[in-house]
Amino acid sequence: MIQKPPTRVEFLQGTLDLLILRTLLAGPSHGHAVAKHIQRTSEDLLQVETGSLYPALHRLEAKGWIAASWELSDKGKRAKYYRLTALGRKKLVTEQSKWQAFARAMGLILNPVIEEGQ
Amino acid sequence: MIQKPPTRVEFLQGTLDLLILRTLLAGPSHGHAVAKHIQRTSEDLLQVETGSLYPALHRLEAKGWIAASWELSDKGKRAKYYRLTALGRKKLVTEQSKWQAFARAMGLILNPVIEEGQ
DNA sequence: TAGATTATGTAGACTGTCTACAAGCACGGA
DNA sequence: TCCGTGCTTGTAGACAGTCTACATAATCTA
Repeated sequence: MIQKPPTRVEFLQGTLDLLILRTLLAGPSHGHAVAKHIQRTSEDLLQVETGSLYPALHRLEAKGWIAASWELSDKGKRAKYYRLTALGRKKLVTEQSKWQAFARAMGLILNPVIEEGQ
Repeated sequence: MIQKPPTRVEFLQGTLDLLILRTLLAGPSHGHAVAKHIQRTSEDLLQVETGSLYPALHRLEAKGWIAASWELSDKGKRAKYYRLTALGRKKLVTEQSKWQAFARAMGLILNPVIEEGQ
């Protein structure tokens, strides 16, 4: 059976970091699981490619926003579990409010309030 | 007097094209005016740099989404007026729905619905 | 033993935004 | 006349993050 390809949306640059941080807020997780969570929670709209995922995780770790440790996954495979650091929690808040400001700005332009008398 | 710098948000890659198209839906306009419109309408949250603006306009023109002609601006200066082409109108619709899908997907992850019994 | 699944990773292309610089023209004030 | 300022368009090059494509390894199952 051929799966109908869900209309996927490309990631806007910078948003993946935020989604990873938000996912880890629910508790430590490993890369593969983070990607699956994002895909499922977004109703298959967003698919995280491994070529985006792992560089992003390494980036966040290098910045000290997340920290890693090798453990065993649910399926009994070695997996690198990431958790939010204290700094990461702070950054999550600021990144999320940045996103909201941006989304609001987009809305202002895309759906402008009709001026009276115009 | 020092102007307090408004908290600006960086553009997420790909969104500028959409904002330009949306701006031109209201009627032909030139680059400088488009940038001002975006800045004003977004309440100064978004500022379009010239190094982003003009490449974007040229890109859209090359794709045939907008078309240009030299005219005189309100202030009596030569200015390149852009207008949406028929193709551009179609693309505006699809680009806008792509944005809305993406924004919705972000919302699903950032503000998940709490499952019952959890 | 072959293949699917789980899991991590890298190289290099690509795209679009940013900073910084440049230039032309009109206007008003010194 | 000269200078600064506002309006308008433009380019070069740096930079950042995502994408495609490829690679590896371990475990489980047919």
